[in-house]
Amino acid sequence: MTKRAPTSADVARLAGVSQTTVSQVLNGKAGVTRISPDTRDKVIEAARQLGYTPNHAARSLRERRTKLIALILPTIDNPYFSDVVNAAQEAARESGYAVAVIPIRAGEEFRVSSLLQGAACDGIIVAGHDNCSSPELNLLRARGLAVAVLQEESPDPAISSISVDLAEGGYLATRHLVGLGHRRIGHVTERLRPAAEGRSRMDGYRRALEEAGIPFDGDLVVVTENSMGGGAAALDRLLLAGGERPTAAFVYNDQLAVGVLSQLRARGLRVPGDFAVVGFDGLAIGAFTAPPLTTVDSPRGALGRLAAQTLIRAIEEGAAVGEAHRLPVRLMVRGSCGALEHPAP
Amino acid sequence: MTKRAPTSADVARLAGVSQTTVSQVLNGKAGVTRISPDTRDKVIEAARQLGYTPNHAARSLRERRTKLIALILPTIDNPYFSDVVNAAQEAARESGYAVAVIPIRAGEEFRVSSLLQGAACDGIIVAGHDNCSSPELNLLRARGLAVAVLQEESPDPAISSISVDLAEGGYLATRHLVGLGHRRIGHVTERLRPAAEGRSRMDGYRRALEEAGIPFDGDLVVVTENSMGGGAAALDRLLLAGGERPTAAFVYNDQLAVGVLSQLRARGLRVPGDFAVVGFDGLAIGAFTAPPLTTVDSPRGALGRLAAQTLIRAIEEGAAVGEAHRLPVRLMVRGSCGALEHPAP
DNA sequence: TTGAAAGCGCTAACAT
DNA sequence: ATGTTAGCGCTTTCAA
Repeated sequence: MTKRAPTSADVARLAGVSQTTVSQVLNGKAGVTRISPDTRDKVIEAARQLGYTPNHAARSLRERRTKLIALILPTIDNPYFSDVVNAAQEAARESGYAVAVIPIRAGEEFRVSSLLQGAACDGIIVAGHDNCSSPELNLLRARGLAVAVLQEESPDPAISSISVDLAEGGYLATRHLVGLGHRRIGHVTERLRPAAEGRSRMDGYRRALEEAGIPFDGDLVVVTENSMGGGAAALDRLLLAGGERPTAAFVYNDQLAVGVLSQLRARGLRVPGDFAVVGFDGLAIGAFTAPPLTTVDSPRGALGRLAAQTLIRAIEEGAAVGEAHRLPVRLMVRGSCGALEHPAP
Repeated sequence: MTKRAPTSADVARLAGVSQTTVSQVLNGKAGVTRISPDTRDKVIEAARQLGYTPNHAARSLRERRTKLIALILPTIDNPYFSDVVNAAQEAARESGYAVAVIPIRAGEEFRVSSLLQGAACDGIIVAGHDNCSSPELNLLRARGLAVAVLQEESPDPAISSISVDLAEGGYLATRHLVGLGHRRIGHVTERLRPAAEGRSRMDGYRRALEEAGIPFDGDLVVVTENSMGGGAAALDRLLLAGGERPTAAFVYNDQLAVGVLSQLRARGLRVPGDFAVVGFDGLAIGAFTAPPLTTVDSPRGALGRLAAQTLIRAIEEGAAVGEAHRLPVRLMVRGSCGALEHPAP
């Protein structure tokens, strides 16, 4: 425990060369023929023998970069992020970066994590987080951090954003329900956030309704907490909505949809017979609900990969203007809506 | 972007004091009256004005510690870890540490994450990970990293371990089923790992069986992949087992149990009428399955908190011998087993 | 009460 | 082909 980790100076001593040479050998860009094969071998052997690993703090201090990316999530209890994180990590690794996941609950300030301070990392990806629009993000940027937001609107044109086509997803989901003959279609959603015109799930929902000549009814939009329990509660409120009882709902995400499905069961309503449900995300759980959940599949891996790549480009090239990527989604039909009566083109 | 972050020298210049003084003021242990209130104010104001944050790399290099803990998880797609992570993070924060979550898939080597190298962090918590027993852990320890393992056996007496009483959980779950009159009780489990005698879920399962005078039948133990799909597949294999068809199963975790429940439905078996199921973990999803899942609740928050606290103690006090904590579990009765015929004492 | 100086381990510009 | 030297930004003796 008290044992000091070996330094490059230790390696140099053992190999009988200067410390510079050690550094040169170990970081040697291929092609630069600075080092004789002989010393090269001596150094490498000495390093191996000592189990030498370059000190991260020293290198970061010297190079003014850490090769570390922080990935901020609101919570890790939604498996949605699992594929995103894995893909981001893999893409980052290809460029020599490590990814640290930092769950920061909605409402909490980013600065709770000291990892984001004092250039402890080179860039951050903020994923599906309320605070994306927070001025804190610009503060971090001002300190030299590269920033990309994932699954949210970019608060600043200089900040890249990588997201899926939420509106298209909402449209596909709702059109599917319309195509099955539903006219009273509810929408269960998480707390609404300011989003660019026409970019949200709900915008797609409204567009599909409009296209079908169904008037939008605000009573059928239920805002709830983003959890399974929130979905269950929302279903009850939806059933109580004024006017004719809805026969279907497009739900913000699969986690909420699991709660909706469960509550429909509790209320004695049959799915899809009495009520149809479409979720959003394409989580594994959707294949195991009763009935299996029709949902909008989101390209999570591509999202994570692209986020990492975009961020790393921003770190290394210092682009002044952000990129905006929007990835396509697709409808994933399972059992929670019944069969199509009028298949869409 | 090109903007350099302000350093303590910048603050010193602005405040008209030496850089040493800035450091003294900003880190001043309360009580040490080295600094006049006047300079104090000047420095603090200057720092505020510049938005100064101490450089993490420089400080780490100088102090030979990073105040950073890595939390290694096999995957973040099991919400089990969500509470663990949050609690660990909160506990760490109380001691001024940040926690970075690093998902490293089972089978992958720890060194894939450069965060674990070169003293980039002060300690690591390895949670529910296959590779816990890997010699890599001892390598990291040899380099001065503090290590704690969570939810697994400690591979070395010097490494602390924090876990729940798996055997007790297995016992409670199985005894519950026995108490309801079941005699043919299956066990669905993830790939078996070497574990200390009498410490696994299956040990508890066997003990409950034995206590009830039910002979252990290896055909009723099905090993499967740790996923919902794995649970579904396992159920099919369980139904095909030799001898009389089992009427119940104790399942390794809730994620697998969701798959089991789903497959029972697919096979037309009613739960709990035809088949009873007990899970393990106490996840939120269990309240929303059809029917709601009886499970063994694990104290996830306490686990995470204790892991962080234990690790930080090891970091700061360099204890040579690890602690072993084992936390109690409790049975959480919901609908997947029916009512008790013979309530257990 | 304050400042000057050393040095953490590393990379890179500049000798040799 | 290799070594010397100068910092990166910080904390911490040691002097004043």
